[in-house]
Amino acid sequence: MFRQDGFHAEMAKTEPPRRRTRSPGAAVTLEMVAREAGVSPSTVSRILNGTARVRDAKTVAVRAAISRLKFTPNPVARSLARGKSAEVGVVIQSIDSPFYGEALAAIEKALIRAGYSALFVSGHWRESDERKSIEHLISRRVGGIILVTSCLADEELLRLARTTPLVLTGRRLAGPNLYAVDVDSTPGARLATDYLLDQGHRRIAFIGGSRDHPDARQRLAGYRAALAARRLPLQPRLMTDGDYSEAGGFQAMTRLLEQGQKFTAVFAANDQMAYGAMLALHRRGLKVPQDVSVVGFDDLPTSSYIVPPLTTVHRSINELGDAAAEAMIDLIEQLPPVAKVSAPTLAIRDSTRPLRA
Amino acid sequence: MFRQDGFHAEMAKTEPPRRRTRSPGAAVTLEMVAREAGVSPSTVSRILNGTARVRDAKTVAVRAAISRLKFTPNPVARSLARGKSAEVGVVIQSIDSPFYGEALAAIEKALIRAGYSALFVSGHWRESDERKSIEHLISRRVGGIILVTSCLADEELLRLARTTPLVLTGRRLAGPNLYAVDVDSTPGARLATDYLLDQGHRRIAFIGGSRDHPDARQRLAGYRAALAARRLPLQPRLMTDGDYSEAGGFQAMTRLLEQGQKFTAVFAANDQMAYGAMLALHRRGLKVPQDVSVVGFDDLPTSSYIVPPLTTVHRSINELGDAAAEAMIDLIEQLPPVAKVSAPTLAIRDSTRPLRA
DNA sequence: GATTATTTTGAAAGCGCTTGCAGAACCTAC
DNA sequence: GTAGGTTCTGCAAGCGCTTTCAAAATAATC
Repeated sequence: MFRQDGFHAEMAKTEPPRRRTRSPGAAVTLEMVAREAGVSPSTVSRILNGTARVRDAKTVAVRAAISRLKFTPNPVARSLARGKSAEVGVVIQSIDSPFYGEALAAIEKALIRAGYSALFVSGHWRESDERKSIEHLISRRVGGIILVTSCLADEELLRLARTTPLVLTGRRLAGPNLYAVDVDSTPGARLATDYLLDQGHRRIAFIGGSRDHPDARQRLAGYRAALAARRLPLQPRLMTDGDYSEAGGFQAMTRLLEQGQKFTAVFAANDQMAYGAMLALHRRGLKVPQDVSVVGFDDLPTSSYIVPPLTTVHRSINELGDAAAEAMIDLIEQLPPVAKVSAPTLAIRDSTRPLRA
Repeated sequence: MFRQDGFHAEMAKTEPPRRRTRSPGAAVTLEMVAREAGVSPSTVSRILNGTARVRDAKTVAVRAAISRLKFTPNPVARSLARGKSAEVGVVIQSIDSPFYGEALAAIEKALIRAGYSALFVSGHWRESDERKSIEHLISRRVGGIILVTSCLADEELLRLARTTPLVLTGRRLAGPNLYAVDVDSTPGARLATDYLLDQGHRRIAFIGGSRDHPDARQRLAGYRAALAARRLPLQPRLMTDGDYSEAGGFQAMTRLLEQGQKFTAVFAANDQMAYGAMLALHRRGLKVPQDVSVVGFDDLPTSSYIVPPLTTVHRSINELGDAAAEAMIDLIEQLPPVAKVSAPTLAIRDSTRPLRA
């Protein structure tokens, strides 16, 4: 009834306008390859996946057919048949931070190299958002999820790992089907504080991140450890928290200044807060480093170009991303994951100076 | 032979160690829903997709079954059956730039809202990399590709659009199955230059981007237009190019200074280059804005927190990302794409000051 | 050369969902 | 009531690949 009769066209108004676009090039299937090579589809599949030995002659014929037809296996069909996809979800908190951007780039690269793809979503530092993002990924049936500095509680993560391989960064946690890339920030923070101490500073303010963030706690721990090692007392008055943003750093420093605290140096738990702090100092007419030395953490690309260039803790984000991706792949392929990241270093630039005794 | 007989286990050594993990929770299928609701799978599918009218009673029963079983359709199976996936690829040049990060976040949000996912890859400003990334996406059978400031030539893009819906940003191009979100940078650049002129500056240096980038050309065009409107001659000596990075801006400014050029203001084609330029000025002992006013373009989040806070052209990247995503969805769903982005504004901060006559 | 152990292969049954087709159920109108 | 129209709904055939299972081909053994 709905044959091609042109004069019945008006009846077709309920039909959706979408027509099946059968692009001629992209539609090479495994079956076509099989026919072309004179073997069965199963054989082609086996050659493709190395799932079984196949006579050399056939292998050659199939390979030839594949390249002749320019065949690429359809990953969707493959995922369906295998029951698992070659996609891994990556949840990042705020993609607009250059720090995470770099990590994401590294993760993406490593994943693609191994034949996976990165399905990306963001969590905005909010538990609810993160949970929603994770659900989205799960409903998309990803093969695993990488959480770059998750906000979620340990138990929740462990529970999650029961259904999907999980890789975490920025926290320590052990469990089945789960791997935490160990990037303890304590040593880096220690390094920064020690440097300031070495330069003769004694009253060193600290601008930290949110206390309920494992990573932020580590940065604080490094600061404390450095002071403790020299038997210097911790001065709560000199410590305040920001939220890892420029605005947070600005406010934190403003607070410190308004309270009339005296200090000759400040260690900010990340570069963005250091920027904000520097602006606050500037607004009060204080010069960096003449009046106050500033040290940050992360070494964002911009940090060597601000005025004055920022002394800061450098870690290879690339390595971190790489490690996370590798661990994920290992988890998916049921191998014992290993990951190593090299030690942090201190990039010494112009925002610090020795305190003359 | 390979039944469950335990004592034959040693024969199974050729079997891969991977076992089919049948997580009990995630495996609800449409068929189970159908059975639970006492209807056929087709009916469930139709209800899910609204592809046909279904008796109310059944609809209710099915909906109940769905929520009782907590069913989520398997997107992989769906993609396979429909022949197209709900994933759109996003190619971004350098994710580690905060500018693109923001755009990516916006794109992601809009895509997810519409039920799609963002498959992300990066191009690193290199044609070859970009081409490879695109191929990766195509082999993954994405439903469409968004190219955020592509490096590729028009013809290549048009060719590409024949097989996959394409959305571009940062350039103008028209063609079937392709949509370019129009974000002409000329007006923004004009705005910035006009402002400097209004402040009395006459010798305004220009640090541009790569000439073979449409977007960079627009920024240059805006600068020229502003000068031309006041019948001021273009001074090639005051113009030099960077590569949109802090380092590039630094070098460009250094070059200008070494050539002994005189200017009271500089307009950098993006914020990152402005940062670099400011550092170069600082290194020469020149103060911003006392000696030289600086204007940037992009309004990165950091720009309001550097010292001094940067006067710069602001555009809603959010809107841009949104527009790109919306256009993509329209393209995929075969609707005429429309996209509107609001006009740029100038964020006036402390890096500029009026030139006293 | 017959028999048995091995290795290769193909047929076929899915993976979970969509969709064309045609029969079933339900309405109108005569 | 019954013919003629509509509106639901189920059947069954895919989508392109993987993976049993068992038959076919080859190699090994006596």
